[in-house]
Order: sequence, then C-alpha cells, then structure tokens
Amino acid sequence: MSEIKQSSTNFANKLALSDECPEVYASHIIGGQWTLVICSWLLNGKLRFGELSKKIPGITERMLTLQLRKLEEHKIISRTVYAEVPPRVEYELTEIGYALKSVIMELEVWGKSHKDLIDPSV
Amino acid sequence: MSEIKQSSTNFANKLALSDECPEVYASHIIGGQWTLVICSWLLNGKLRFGELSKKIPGITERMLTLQLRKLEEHKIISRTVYAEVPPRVEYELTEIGYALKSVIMELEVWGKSHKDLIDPSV
DNA sequence: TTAGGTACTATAAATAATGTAAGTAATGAG
DNA sequence: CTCATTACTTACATTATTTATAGTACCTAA
Repeated sequence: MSEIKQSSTNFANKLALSDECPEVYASHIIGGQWTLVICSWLLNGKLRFGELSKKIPGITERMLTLQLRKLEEHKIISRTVYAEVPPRVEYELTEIGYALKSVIMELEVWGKSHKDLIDPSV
Repeated sequence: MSEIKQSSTNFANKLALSDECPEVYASHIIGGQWTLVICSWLLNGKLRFGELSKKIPGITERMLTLQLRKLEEHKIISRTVYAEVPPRVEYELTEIGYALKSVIMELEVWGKSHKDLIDPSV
C-alpha cells in the first residue's frame, strides 16, 4: 500500500501478469490484507467509516482509510459524504463491487474445505 | 515469504481474520504474487520445475521455489522427484488444489468484467 | 578432464505493506 | 471558551515480500 515504484521489476512483473491473466489481475486488486473483509461487510449494505472500524477489530484507522481509498479508486465502492457536523461518510459497494459476491462465495467454500482438510478436528 | 515474525501485530491480525472468515483465510493462502499463475498452469496437468519457469516469464528461480514450497506445505500441490541425472521433479495439483478451479474461474470472470469497466477501449 | 543440464540454495539488497502515535477541521452542546 | 464527535491525515518505524546474483550436487557424455 501507499507506494508503488513504477520503475521496479516488481511493478513490471505485476503489470505483465495482470495483463495476461484476468484472474491474477483480479487477485491483485482484491488481494490486500483487509480488502475482502471490508467487501464482505459491505455486501450486507452500506456502512459508515466508524462502523466498519468497529466491525473489523484489529484494523487501524490508517489502514482502513488506505484500503477504502484503494477500493474507491478501483470503483469497487462508492463514498458519500454528508455535510454534517460531526461528519458522516457512507461506503457502499458499486455494481462491480457487488459482483464480487460470487468470487467471495467460492473462496469461502474452498477455504472451508481446505481448513477441514488441514485440521479435521474442527 | 521466507519469514514471518510470530510476534508482530501483523501476524496476529492475519491469524485472527483467517480464523473467522474462510474467504480471507483462502485469500491469504492463494494470494501470493505468483500463486495463481502457477496453479492456473497446473490445472492443465503436471509440470516440471523448468517448464514452469519457462511458462512464467519474469519469475526468478528463488521465487518459484518459494512459492512451490508454500503450495506444497498447504497441500495444494504434490512434488515428485525422480532419481535421475539430471534430476527431474514434477509438480501436480492435489485434489484440493484442483478444487481451486472454480475459484479461479470466478476470479477470471470478475477480472474480465472489471477490466472492461475500467478500460472499455479493449 | 571438462563441460552441461536440472533443480535447486545462500546471501544480500531493494521494494512494498503495515503499524504506531499523534494531530486536524468543523461545529454544536454546555 | 472548552469539550466531544467523526473521519480522517501526517510522519515515522517496523515487518514482509520480492529481486539480484552467485553458487551447489549430481552424473553423463565428449
């Protein structure tokens, strides 16, 4: 997060991969540490900054801000500011953001079966 | 890759998230920079180290090794060594590894539509 | 004896992502 | 005037991931 050096080999690699494989492209977009949690919560409806912050224990305000900004950049969520004091800002999935639902559900299914395989005790 | 400090907040966060949300758990496993490309190639059948290396331009041998080890650890691929000279090692998806197919396909679908949305010129 | 192929390993350095802690603006309530 | 509330921002520190470069073991074939 925060910085990407467009001259790095790393950047070039990511670009090349994303260019060829849509699935890698997708994973680079939603692969952030907190991205999926945020989207999962938003699947249930719009939420304010503070609500997200409470629902996601462990995330710092800085990280939440950064991730939300990134998601907004990628048109996955929309941000609505209400001119009130104290301020109110609501985040909501866009159409393409909402379309992540099937991806998330597949990940969920796979994740569960993988977990069962690795740790059958549960 | 390579090192994880089990005392860091970051580590704790990942653990907690993975614990609660199977989809986050899954994305932490397959979210590596090269993971999905490797799996995608292996969906078509077993491949040798050198073959993967050729099919994935840009990846260094070190990275390929690390990713393959990680995938093996997670039981997503299996590794078969043939006692020959020069050596031959084959990698193949396990059952749960092959089950990633539906995840990958959903990612692919979403990735394509997202790309179209962002850059409709193509 | 030397060169060559295969699948790695070792070490160091560069990049990127995340965390910590403090501070800001606006304004209405008291 | 002071405090509380909300959604951030900023500067800096730490941790994690990725790249670069070189080298290893093994046997075989020339």
